Amino acid sequence: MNTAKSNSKKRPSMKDVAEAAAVSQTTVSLVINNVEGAGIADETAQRVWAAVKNLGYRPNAIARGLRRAQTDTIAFISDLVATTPYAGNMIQGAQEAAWAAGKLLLLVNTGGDDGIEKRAIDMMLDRQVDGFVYASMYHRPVTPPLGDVHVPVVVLDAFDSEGRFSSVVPDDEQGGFDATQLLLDHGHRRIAFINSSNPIPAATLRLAGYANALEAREIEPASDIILDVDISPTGGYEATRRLLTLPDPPTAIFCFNDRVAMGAYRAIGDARLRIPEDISVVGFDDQVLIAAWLDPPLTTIALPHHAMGCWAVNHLLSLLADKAGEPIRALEHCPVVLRNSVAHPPTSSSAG
Amino acid sequence: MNTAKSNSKKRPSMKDVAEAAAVSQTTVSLVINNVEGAGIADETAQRVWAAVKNLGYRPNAIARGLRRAQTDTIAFISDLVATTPYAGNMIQGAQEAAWAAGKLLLLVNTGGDDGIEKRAIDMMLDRQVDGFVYASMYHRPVTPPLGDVHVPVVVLDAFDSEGRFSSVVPDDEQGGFDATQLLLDHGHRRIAFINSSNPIPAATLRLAGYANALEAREIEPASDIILDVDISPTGGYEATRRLLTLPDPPTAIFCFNDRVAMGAYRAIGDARLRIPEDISVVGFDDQVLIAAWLDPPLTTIALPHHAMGCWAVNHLLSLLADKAGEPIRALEHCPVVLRNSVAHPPTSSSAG
DNA sequence: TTGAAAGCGCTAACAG
DNA sequence: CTGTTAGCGCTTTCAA
Repeated sequence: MNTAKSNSKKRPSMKDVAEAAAVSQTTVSLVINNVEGAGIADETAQRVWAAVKNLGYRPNAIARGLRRAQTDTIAFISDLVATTPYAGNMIQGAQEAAWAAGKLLLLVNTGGDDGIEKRAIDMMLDRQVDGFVYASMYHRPVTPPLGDVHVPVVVLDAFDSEGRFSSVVPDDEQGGFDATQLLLDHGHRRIAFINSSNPIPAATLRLAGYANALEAREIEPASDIILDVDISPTGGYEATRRLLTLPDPPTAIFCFNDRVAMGAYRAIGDARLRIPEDISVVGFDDQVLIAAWLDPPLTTIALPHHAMGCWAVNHLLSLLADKAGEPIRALEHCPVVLRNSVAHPPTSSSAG
Repeated sequence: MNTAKSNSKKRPSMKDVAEAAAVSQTTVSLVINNVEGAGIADETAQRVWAAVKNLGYRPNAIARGLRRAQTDTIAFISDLVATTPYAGNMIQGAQEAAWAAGKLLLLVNTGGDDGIEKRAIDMMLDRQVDGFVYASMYHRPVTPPLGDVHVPVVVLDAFDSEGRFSSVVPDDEQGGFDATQLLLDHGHRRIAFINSSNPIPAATLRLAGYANALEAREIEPASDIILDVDISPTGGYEATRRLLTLPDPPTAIFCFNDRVAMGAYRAIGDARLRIPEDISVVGFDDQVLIAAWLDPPLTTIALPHHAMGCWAVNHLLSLLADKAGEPIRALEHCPVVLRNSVAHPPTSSSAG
């Protein structure tokens, strides 16, 4: 009668286990938490575990959290991040890292509203979260209102403008460098860069990477083929048209991102030029939905959202373990995603 | 010296407030929770609130949760959902509805792994969540292992194959109907449907909607222009090529989704036909990144992810309020998103 | 109108 | 090796 089936009553407590195993509640706690120096007799431990299994006992995390003032919960607070196609990957990365450490993510999207943000932080603090991941929608400076919080904070896909917290962002400069170098390695010399007209870090850094790669090959960046545009297919389209009408048009175009590249593709198509035979194109962001299905598939630089999400949580975990020293600013590598939009320039004598 | 500045000590407890206000802890609780019949003198309440403000007191949600066995936390558990571009919208919708009710979302992505899923459920139960939202990546039957859970469950973008839980899915049939009707209204009579070869609910339902719309106009669905393909641009491309070589090719194509439509666009371009002048196209899903930037922008049917997320949480909330009766299956409307890929068929005498 | 006291389920000294 | 005893911060009878 007293089978496991009929116990839809309530969760057994530690006390119930203690009774069932004929030991004290303390002993149960000791056994369950595998406490080091507390030499429990093997036989006793066995009995306890048997009772645990038998009753289907699981510790009440809330009670434990109250007692230990620690909840194995990480606050993940973001502005609009969850609405972008990337958001998922960051959350996913963070969630996986948390999971691996036996923690769960408490999520709030603030929609960029400061009021909501403040309230959200309070609510998470009320819930005794172990720490905060403060995520941004894109690489930029932020000032999380987390100054007087007593738990660790790490900033994700952004950096703390006041340098109080550790952070991780994509290595945009390396990405810009690698994109350009890829083109260089294919024999291109006249490589255009369609950049964002918005002076966000990604724009500045990708440009720096582009210029560095060129200069490493002793090519002077040419201002007539470095264009600033609205980040959109339209921007890319117009810039590319301009580029193509130049007396000495580029043989390759590095686009600020895949959406810009989308516009570039269209302009190139309009001009009855082929990619990559007549002109090569490299994007940035690896928006799979775009990049992989453009014709030809677009070679691009991926944003390491998943990796950054992991890094953020793992760093938080390490801060939890031992409150380390100075905040650090991590750069996550942006991998090249090779597809089919890059080839040798038409005039270059290709060996293959 | 004893300013608010230097109190990086610890959070004040209710006891501290009680002392500061010279009342009992009970009174503080009564005041703070605004307990109905507990006639506290106005003056006393005032004193308490003053102390609260003064100390910056906030109740400890964990302690309260322990006591009330209720945590104002909702478990959001999903398979791969957070990695799709849609995921964000569902989570966002759910999170907003939760926020509006003063609840927070505890998030786990199981990656579709049953083991992780089971453990995740346990962990959330350990944390005394008030209920579960079980989210799927796409409209399909699921069997959440939540049978013996004592809190309410609602299934999101899927339905419980055993009919135990309420659920919400997109109204795919209505979407298929509206897409087809839109084409019909523009004067098309021969409308192809490139469907998914995978017999998922979305495929069956969209087809039903398509057929119903046709039949409502007394048009017999023609099997030569209802094609089943792999859901990909390639699938769409090949199907469209086939369609275009038909002796009596369709004047419009309704595509299972935007990615298929992407392939259709390419095939139509290859055939040197123009959209929408020569042939109209309608997609499904409204993957903004694709649909809005195709040339011409694609008219499509949107999936109501945000709305479904909201619905799921709101329904859960209502379940929490009063354990209602039978599980219900909600259908969320799929709105038509008008862009520029639909026009009158070339042969029809267009008035405009 | 207010307060004392019990206890939610757990951990952690401290005894034995 | 194991048990007793205090709470963690809160809600909630029950009394005053």
